This record gives sequence, structure tokens and C-alpha cells, in this order.
Amino acid sequence: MDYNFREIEKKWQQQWVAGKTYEVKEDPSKPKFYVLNMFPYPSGAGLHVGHPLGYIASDIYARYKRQKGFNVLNPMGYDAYGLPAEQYAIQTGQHPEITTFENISRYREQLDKIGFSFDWSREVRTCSPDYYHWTQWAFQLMFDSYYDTIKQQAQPISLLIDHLKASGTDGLNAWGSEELSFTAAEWNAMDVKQQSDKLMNWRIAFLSDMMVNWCLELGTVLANDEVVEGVSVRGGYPVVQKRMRQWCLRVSAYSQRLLDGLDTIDWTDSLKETQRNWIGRSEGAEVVFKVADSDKEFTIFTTRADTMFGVTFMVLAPESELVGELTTDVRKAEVDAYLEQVKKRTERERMIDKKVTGVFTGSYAINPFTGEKNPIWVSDYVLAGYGTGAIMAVPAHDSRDYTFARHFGLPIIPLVEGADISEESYDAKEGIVMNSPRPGVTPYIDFSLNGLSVKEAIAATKNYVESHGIGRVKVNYRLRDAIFSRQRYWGEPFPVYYKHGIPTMIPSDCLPLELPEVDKFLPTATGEPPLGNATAWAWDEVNRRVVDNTLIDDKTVFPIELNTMPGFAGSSAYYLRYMDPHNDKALVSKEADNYWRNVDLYVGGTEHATGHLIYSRFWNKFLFDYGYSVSEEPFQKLVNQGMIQGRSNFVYRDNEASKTAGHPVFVSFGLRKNYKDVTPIHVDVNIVKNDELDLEAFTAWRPEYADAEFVLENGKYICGWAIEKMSKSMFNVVNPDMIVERFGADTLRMYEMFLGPVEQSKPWDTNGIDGCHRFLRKLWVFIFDKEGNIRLTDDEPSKEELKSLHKLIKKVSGDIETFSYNTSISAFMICLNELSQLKSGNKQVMEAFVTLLAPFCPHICEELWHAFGHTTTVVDAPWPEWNEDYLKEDSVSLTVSFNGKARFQMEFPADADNTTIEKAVLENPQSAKYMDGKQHIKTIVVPKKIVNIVLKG
RNA sequence: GGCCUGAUGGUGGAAUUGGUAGACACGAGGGACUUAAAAUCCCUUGGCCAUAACGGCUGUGCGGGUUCGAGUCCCGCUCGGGCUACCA
Repeated sequence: MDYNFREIEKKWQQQWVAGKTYEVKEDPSKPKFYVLNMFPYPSGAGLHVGHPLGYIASDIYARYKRQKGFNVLNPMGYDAYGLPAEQYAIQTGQHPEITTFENISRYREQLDKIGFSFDWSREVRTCSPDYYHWTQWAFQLMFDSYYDTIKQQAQPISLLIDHLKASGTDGLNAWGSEELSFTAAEWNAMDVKQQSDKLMNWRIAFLSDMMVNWCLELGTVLANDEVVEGVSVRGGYPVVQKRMRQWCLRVSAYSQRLLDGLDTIDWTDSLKETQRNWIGRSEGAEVVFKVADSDKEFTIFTTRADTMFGVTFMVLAPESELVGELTTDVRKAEVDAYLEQVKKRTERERMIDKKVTGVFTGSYAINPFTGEKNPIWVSDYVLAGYGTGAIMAVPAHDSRDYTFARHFGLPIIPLVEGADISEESYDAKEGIVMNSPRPGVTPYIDFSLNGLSVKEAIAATKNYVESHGIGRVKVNYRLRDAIFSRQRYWGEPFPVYYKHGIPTMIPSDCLPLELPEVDKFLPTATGEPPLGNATAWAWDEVNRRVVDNTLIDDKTVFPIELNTMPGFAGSSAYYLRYMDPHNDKALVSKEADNYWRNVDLYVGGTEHATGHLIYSRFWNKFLFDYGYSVSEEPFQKLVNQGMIQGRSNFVYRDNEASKTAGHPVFVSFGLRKNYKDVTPIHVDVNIVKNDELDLEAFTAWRPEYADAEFVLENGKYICGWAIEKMSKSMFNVVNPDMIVERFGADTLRMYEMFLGPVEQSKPWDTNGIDGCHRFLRKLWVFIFDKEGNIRLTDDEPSKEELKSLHKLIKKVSGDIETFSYNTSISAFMICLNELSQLKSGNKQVMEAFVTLLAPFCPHICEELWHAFGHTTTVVDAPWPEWNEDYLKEDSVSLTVSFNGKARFQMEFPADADNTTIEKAVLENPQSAKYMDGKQHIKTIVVPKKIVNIVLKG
């Protein structure tokens, strides 16, 4: 009886569904373990062989944990909102929901064939109203919250309102967009609209006019992580800065907690480092500069407070409001022209040609340390969004200031002894400070930094600034608030309507607010987002429901928000929803949340480092502040699976010969150097085996190759190859369905893991898969004879068998914990070989073997497990423990050294003590060669196979 | 420019964390079985030299160093991959 994987896999997949094998419930009698994969966006292309890599790795871990006695939650779902479906809808008029659902069923079909232990009863889809109900709910909660900077947590906005009523902004501890100052009386005198506008300064979900990344081609704004190098991540279209009124989330308020939390979680250092850089904490000082001949003043932020004496000019960001205030009438025309010019340049253009530009405002700022008047310039190298949008320029010690100063001929004052600034600035925070103040200059203030180290000078200056009321110590974060509006159709609608221009929340008991139908998915003629095309998109306050737009009367019926939420909205709390996916009263019940707590193992790509993985942590911390999530960090351990690259094959067309012959002529890889005009052409990897081209399949592949001619080497056409991204255009896409069909899911699972470490990127090469498939066939014939009877004995296992088995248990148990699945699989192969050498198959040993293999190859193991007479599923077979007694080595190998030089090796029984070893070494004939009678032996026993014996004179 | 990674046979990758480098698998070559193919099994397989036979030299991107001993640790480079970028 052969190993019929098709039949076996189909049978058990059906049985697992019928027996609800993978459905889990909260069970307080068992420890929980929550395994999660980053849920996929179901794209139209379906899965290629690289996609399931992470799912297989986590599935193995989930199954292993289950066999170890844990109650394992291993859910799967879909991140269903996204641009491709919408773009497709724009082109074809096909509703994105239809495309999305089609893609989902295709994904599901492909996933099902691989034999995952997902609990599909918990599936979530971000585009389903039952699901986005809770996305909208969280948004409303954020709208009704502010961040208390003393308590370091979110609080109900009502507390803040009470404070404003009683004492205005005095003593207010709230993280705001800007520092506002008004009295209780002023607050109480404001009308509802004014109060609403003011509150936006503190709400965690807030409306703000801000500079946003606007992408014209996509017709929407984008978050910072969706823009790389000035172009959109999706599509690569140019992005420009534009001021727009947008919903935002006050992620910045959580900067410090997001930073601190990294120390409590088990992620790779590189990923933590990426997040730390993204959050970008920098400690510095804010210093107030007075404007000369004016009562105006402004604040700058610097991390180099020690360089106060080297300031020679000031620079404002073009977008800064200060520009208007500080520009003198004489300079106005020139400044305006400059601002106009800056506006025209896209972010991308600014990056490509880094030409130095700027303009003088006509005003001067008084340096509070030197009393000198420094000209105030405007330049686009200063960013409006960071710090205060204004800087003090110290050209000697900042490379950007240096370039600017050189370009405009501004003075440069060196402040560090021995620093050479003739060619470039000296940016290092090292050295001894000088010129602070400069010798011979009448002191403006009684303060000197000369002779201090730069680090001491920074501290001393901060101290001075704070104690003299010139400024204050300040921590700045690079992390910015997330722009939460998208001018798209296919996303969660905001549960907000506008009552006389005041954003008002739709009552929470009326949620979810469902996405309306539209006849066109493009922006409206007036440039409104696609939801502007909806005919029924107004809120009736009295009847508490969505009604037709024509009924808008601004008395009881009002327009609803036209933007939708971005992709990260739905993916930010989905791990909580999996805990209790069908709950229509809450995002997650207290019971479920308390049991499952957070994700123990999260598997996904590093590309989400500064997007999803920041937003989720923020979202979870926010919910944690209200007790809706019981863990401050959502993902305890994170494993980043590497990409699977494609291995492309090439044929080489001899252009000259092709021209002469009138049909294509291809030369084999090894001969291509002999021809001068040869073009490599991608060829479908599925018609190439071990780099040898299947000529028949090739001529049938493309009509233009039907009459192709080949120049062969050794009777074969050999293809060249290269490692590239797996993509259709390179003809190197390998479909998992095809692999499952030819080799079975167990072989696919095994081979994907055998390719190399999970975290590492590696190329896919279908040719190597035979080794894994052979292993499973060998296992099969080791257990069954030709008639299909088990040919194992029931005897007590031999010492050798036990040693082999326990070596395997130890190796696999350790490897799974560290995700070293590739070496585990080698260990299985070695063990099976050893057992085959021993001839007699032993049932007891093979049962344990199958138990260990089950997480990797569940189908064949389930079949074997039942063949051994078990009636329960192998999924619950207890994980075996190893016994060190079986593993003891008989002998140890020692390297013997005389006078510090290694001389020879000796074998000893494993339990030999030092005395025995010394004696044996002395008596060894080889030792005599190195001894002159005066020397003695010192033994150093190390807990290794190899022991040093050093002989000293 | 900054941060993070990595570099080991023809290929994917091992190496108990300082202890016999190249496990395991693919590919390749040779052989057995077979009418033939497939499948299966056996041998060889880093390089160079040697061979009837034992064996020898060399070798983990490059150059130094520490050590009885370095793929592994330290210093200095070269090249590749990823992320990020006027963040004051």
C-alpha cells in the first residue's frame, strides 16, 4: 500500500471540520496560549507559495503548544478594506464588496488545503458591520477622551470640560496640539461651536487643519507610514503637502508609553530599534528668543543647548505662522515669492535636488546669552511639524546650518576646541567648549561654558535656561498624530454628523453606522469624497436613523461625514475581537478578555514596524486605560517571518541568429558567452526542472516560440537563474495548490520549514522538495508493508532505538521553542535513517516519533496515529519528554596540550575523573615525546567533550 | 547620511554559542535492479596534491589581533539586503 497523500489529507481535513477539532472555548482548567498571524488582505492574485510561510510556522507552534497541554487560540480572518478592491471598482463598476468576497473565498480554499489548525468559527472581516461596529465604537470613545499628562492615561473629556468650567486652562494637565490659555470666564462665555473647536485641541480623536500628505493620483491623504521617499507606498505616486481639515488620532500623547512598553515585550532588537527611531524621543530645551525692536518673541527647540554662544542666525519653517508676523514690510514681497516657490515643490523634488534655498525676513532675534542680534531667515530645511517650527542656527556644529551659512555668507563661530570647521561642521557631541562667551567680548550675562565638556555644557545650559526663565527643559518626540481620514469609499464610515458645523457623534446604541451604497466610487464633481455620491447619507436626530439627503434641514436632519477611516483602523484591535467575535454587546466580553488576555505569539512581516505595530499598540493602550483590554501590550512575542523570494529562470536569445533564421534561436546557458548579442528572457519556472528547459513545453508556452531553434550543450538546454521578487512578470510564481496536488500538504508544510530559518528571507526552489516527500514515503514504508499491515514490533525498544528517539525528542522540543524548524526536520530525517539501520521497527518508538512529527505533518500523522489503534486525534497526543539517561555518551574526546601547545587527542570513558585522565595521559606513549621529566600535569576539566590538559615546567 | 542585518561547497543551509567546519537536503558523477522509463537502493561529492594503500596541504568575504584552539570574540575594511531620512 502506497502513501496516498491525496486521500489521507482530504479524509482528515473533512474529519477535523466535522469533529470541530480546532474550535476552542475559554477553559479555566487549562493554561491559555494565543497564537496569531497578521491577517491577510485578500488580493485578487491569490496566495503564492511565500504567503503561507508564517502561517505554517505559527501553526506548528500552535499544535505543539496544544500537545503540551495548552488551550490554544489560533484564529484567522481578513483585513478586507483596501485600495486594490476600490481601484478595481472604479475601473469596472464592480462593487468592492463583491470582489473582496470572491477573493476571500479563493484564499479560504487555498488555506484549507494546507491543513491549518485555525478556529474558523472565530473568523473576522474588517468590512463586516458586526466587526466595524467596534471600530466605530472605539473612535467615539477616543473622541470623548483626552490624555492626562499626570496620570499618563486617557480620561473622559467630561473631566476636562469640568476643569475648564471651573478654572479655565489654569493647571490643566492635558496633552494638546498646542498650548492654549484662557480663563474659566472666557470658556463659559464661548458658544457651543467655539467650545467644540477648543476641545479639538485635546480630544484623542480630533479634527484638525493640518499639513497632510496629499496624493493627487490616489485622491486621498496618507499617513506618514504610507509615504516613503516622497511617494505613496501604494502605486508610487507623488505626494504633496497640503493643509486640510482631517480627523486625527493623538498617538503622540502615548509616545513615552509606546517607548517604555518596548522594554517589556519579546520582539527582536532590530524591530524595537525601528520603533524607537520612529518615536524619536529627543531630550533638549526650549529657549525663548525676543524679537529686536518689537514686543514679540518666539520659542525654538534645541538638543544642543551648549551651542547658545555660536548662534549666528535663526530659521523659520515656511509653513510657520511666525513668518507672517516677523516679515518686515520691505521684505514682504520677496518672502511671499519664496513661500510660493516652496509650495510648488513637492516633497520628492526637495529630496532629489537638495539645493539650498531661503529668504531673510528682515527681523532680528536677540540671543538671550550673547545679546547679539541674529537675522531671522525662512527656509524649507526647517520642518513645521517638528519642535516649534523654528530653530536657532549654529553653523559650526550642525551640517544643515553650515551649508546654509556657507551658501548665504553668514558667520560661523566654532565652539569646540580643536574642531576643524573649514570644510564641514563638527556635529559630534564631544570635546571641550570654547568661545562661550568669546574672549574679549563684554559679557551679556554672567555665565560661561568654556572649559566644560560638551555634555556638561548641555546640562549646565539647560539648568541656566530653566532657572532664569529663558526657557525650559523639554522632551520632543518625532512620532506624530495619525491622520485618520481617507477620501475613499471602501472603508469604515465615521459615525459622525455635522450639526451646524459641529461634529456630533451618532448615538452609540445606533451603531454600526453602515457604509451606504453609491453608484460611483470616484470623488464627486465638486471634489467631495466618494461618499458624497450617496443619496441616503443624512442623520435624522429625532428618528435616530440614516435618511435621504434631501431631508437635510439643519434642524433635526444633518449631513454625515463623507470621509472613511484608513486601513489601520480595522487592523488595530482585531486580536481582541477574535477572543469573542460574535459578541454584539461589546468588543470583547470581560470573561473572554480576562482569559485570553493578549497575544502570546504574533507572526508577521517587518513591513508593519512603523504602521500597524505602532497603531495597534496605541489603540490597545487606549482601551487598556479604560479597562477594555487587560494587557497594556497586545503582542508579547513577535516573530518576523522572512520573505520567500522567487527563483527566476532565463533562456538566452541569440539576436543575430534569430534575425538570419527568421525564427527565435536560443543558446544554452553555458554557451551564451560565445555569442555577442544575447538577450536573457524570463521563462516560466514551471516548465524548467533543475535548470533544464522542457523544450516541448517551451515551444507550446508562447506561439512566437513554436518554431524556436535551440543550441544545446550535452544534449540539454540549460537555463540561467536569478533570485528575484516572486511576481507574475518574472514568471517565477509558484502556486501552493500545485505543490499540494503533486506532493501533498504535509510535504509542502515540511519543505517550507526546511528551506531555512523562519525569520530569514530565502528563495523558493521547487526542485528541493523531493527530499521532504521522500522522507514521508520512507516513513510510510517503514511502518506499513506492501499489504498495508503494520510491520512494527510490540517488543520493548532497544537501547539504540531509545537513544535515537530521545535525541530526537530533545532536539525537536528545543528547536520548536526557538523556531528552528529547519534543523528539527533534519533531526527527523536522521532519526528515521538511524531507526532504519537498526532494521526492527518498534511500535512504541514510532508512536512517539509520530507524536513529534504531528505539528509539522498533521495529516499523515493523524493517519498513522489511528493506524496504531488510537481513537482520539493526534492533535491532542501528549508531547513526549526525553530522558537524559538514554543520551549519555560512552566516551569523551580530549585534546591534550603540553606547554600551551595542543599535541594530540585521546578518547576516555564518559565518567572518567581527573586522576584517571592524568594517569592515562602520562602513560600514553605519545606523551613521552613531550615530557622531559621536570614537567607536571595540570588538568582543567570543562563541561565539554574536549578537556584541556596543560603540562607546565 | 543614520540604524539594523547578513557574507560558510554547484544550491538551500548545519555547527551543541570558543572545541573534529560543511550536519540534513537538493543537484551532479558512478554503480545495482529494470526490456525501458519511473521508483528504489548503494558509493563518491569544498579545493589542491597523492594513491595499490595510509595520507598531506589548504579552506567559513578581506586585513590584523586575543587564545593551546576562532566560522564563532576584539579592531580595521569590502560587498550585499532591509528600514529610515533635512527631526535641530
